[in-house]
Amino acid sequence: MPILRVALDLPLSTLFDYSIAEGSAVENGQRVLVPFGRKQLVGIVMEMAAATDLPPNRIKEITRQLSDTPPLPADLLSLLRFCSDYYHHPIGATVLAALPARLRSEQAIALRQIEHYALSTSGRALDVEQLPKRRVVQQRLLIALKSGPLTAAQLREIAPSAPAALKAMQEAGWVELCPPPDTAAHSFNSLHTLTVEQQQAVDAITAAEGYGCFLLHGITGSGKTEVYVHLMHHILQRGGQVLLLVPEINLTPQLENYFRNRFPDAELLSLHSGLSDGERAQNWLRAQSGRARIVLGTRLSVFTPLPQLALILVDEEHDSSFKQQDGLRYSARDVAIFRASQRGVPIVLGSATPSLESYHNAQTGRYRMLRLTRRAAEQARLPAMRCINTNQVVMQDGLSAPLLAALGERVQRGEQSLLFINRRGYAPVLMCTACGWLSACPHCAGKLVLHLPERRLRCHHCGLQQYVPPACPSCGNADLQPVGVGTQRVESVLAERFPEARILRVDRDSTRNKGTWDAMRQRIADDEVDILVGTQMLAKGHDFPNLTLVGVLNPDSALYSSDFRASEKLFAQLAQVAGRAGRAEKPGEVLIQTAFPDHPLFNALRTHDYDTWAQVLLEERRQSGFPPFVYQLLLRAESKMPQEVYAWLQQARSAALGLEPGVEIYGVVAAAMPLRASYHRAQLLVQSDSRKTLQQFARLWRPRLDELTPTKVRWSLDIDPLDF
DNA sequence: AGCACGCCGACT
DNA sequence: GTCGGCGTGCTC
Repeated sequence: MPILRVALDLPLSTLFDYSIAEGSAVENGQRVLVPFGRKQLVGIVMEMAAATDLPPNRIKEITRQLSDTPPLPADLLSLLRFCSDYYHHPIGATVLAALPARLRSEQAIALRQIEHYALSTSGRALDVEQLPKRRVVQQRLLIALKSGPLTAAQLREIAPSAPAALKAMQEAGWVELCPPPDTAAHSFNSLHTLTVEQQQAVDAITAAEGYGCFLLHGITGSGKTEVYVHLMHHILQRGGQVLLLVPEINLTPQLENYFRNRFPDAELLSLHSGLSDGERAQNWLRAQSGRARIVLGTRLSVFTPLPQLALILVDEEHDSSFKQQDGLRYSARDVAIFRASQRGVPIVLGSATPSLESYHNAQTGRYRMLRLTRRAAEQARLPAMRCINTNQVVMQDGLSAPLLAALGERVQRGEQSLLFINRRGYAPVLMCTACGWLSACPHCAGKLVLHLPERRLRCHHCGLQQYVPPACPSCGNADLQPVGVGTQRVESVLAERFPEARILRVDRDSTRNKGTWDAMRQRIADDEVDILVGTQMLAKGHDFPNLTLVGVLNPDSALYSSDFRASEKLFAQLAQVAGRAGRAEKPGEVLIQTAFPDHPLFNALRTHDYDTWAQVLLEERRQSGFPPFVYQLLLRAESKMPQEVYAWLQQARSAALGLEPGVEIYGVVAAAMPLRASYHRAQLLVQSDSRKTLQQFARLWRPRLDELTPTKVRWSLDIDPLDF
């Protein structure tokens, strides 16, 4: 009797055996509907066997095959097996989590033909002037279609109401559906000639045969994207597919347009969490069909089936959003590297500030280092950086006089400035001047942040919201003062100080609604903003040509953080914001307000010397025995009852002792955020200088954790953890 | 995870 | 007498 071994979305580390009617053909990777308990579940056939260990009466037959989608390719199945194995996450949960939601349901789905529209004979004869003046959308579509057929998606980008207009134009007989253009056609808009360094990088990568990992270390503005474009061109010419991973969806629409302009004939799609389930599934199938040539996506897209995959690019490889922080805690960058080696294709990790892991790998020869040391636009110089010693100047609401003066100059000259603070809200905490009461969150270890426009106190960890109390809840004193500075406070101080300036705050609160950030970006590009105040969001990959001043408000907390990666992250972040200044012909200036102006981090930043700084950090890591010189695994646990977490972790620790020589098992300690949303959190670190030993240990340990006396403790294993 | 089974306390 | 609490165990 043929047996199918099926992966199901359950927190169990096994496959489930099913029988199948004699004579029906099933392939590995096929979606199937199976009876499970009293329910029907969608699963993926992972393997087939001649027999099973279970008594035959317990084997059920599959309900049916879901043959409307092609089976997942073998290389994807083995990639998912690797992930399940390496991250010690149940196989079924791993496989099903990689699929778009629509493919996890039994609902029928089919790859829709992309509809291409072209002008009919009468449409070609039609002149724009002949259309009614008010039919603006129809006019624009007509003009666009005069240069050739376009897809519905492309037309929708010209105007959101394109579908309705198209329908009208179809009814009028001007527009008709046409067969898709020859996909073998390839055209490339080579806008720029490459610099010598860029060309060398492109040559080195295109010369690679089979797998090779390249670290493209290029300073901000050095034109890494242009290198990607030329590499894509090389691959597309040869009929291959390219996967480009980016940290955030914010960046995908811009990049999508950019690449679409450069490769007008290539089918390009993006995959990220902002898509609807339907779109996501369509894009996935289109990638799997091999028709999509360029796939642009966030971390989850590393699992996209790509039959012609020929190159993987990971942009901003140091970015921590490549690491998933729940469920399957994978690093998309690391999975991408595995995938490239599995498929025998080159992979490029791009960054201005590589992660120390990657940098170390480049130094030891595992990766090949390619450098871009110059800004691509000849006139664009690196910004001048200066520290403002906050101990020696008067500070008002977090702003120093020299910074305010510099801002004033820019406002007068009509140039843009950016102030960077990594704190949302008005003030990080509210304090009672009489008794010292602080606005603490009742469910978390953190403080409630004051959001003044809404007059609310908010917890950034659990989402709790409450109105600002009229008086101190502890002593009744009416004088409550905001302590510290957030984006809203800076915004309002600046509005008072520069009443004539147009100020825009960019943070998660101000951009919450869909499309707001796009609109804001447009306003910035159109020079309708003088001063930008914002968080992280502003730092990443946006080009603001008229921006000449960047101010950094309070970076110091990272300098004495207990997180050993804090200074690595801070350097990357500051280098990134600093890179926003002076991207075009105007020189940029960066002012950093700090109490430690002589800190080596700022020295390295001032001299734009990532390499020396990386050496310093690596030496520190080597001496204190931190990654990348050791490998780590973290067991996290949380429960509403604090004693339970610690007792459970102690049991886990006892089960770990003596399992495997060559691993170091640390003590049970509280998590960095010891209480979040009423859950008490603690963790246990295990370390080894051999990845293999650590894996071997985890393989032995994981089943014992499953068997520990069941409690209400939620736990998870985090391999190569980034946050503690 | 989800859902059954099962064995003990307060209710129409 | 039984409704329902959540501990325990199973799902191919």
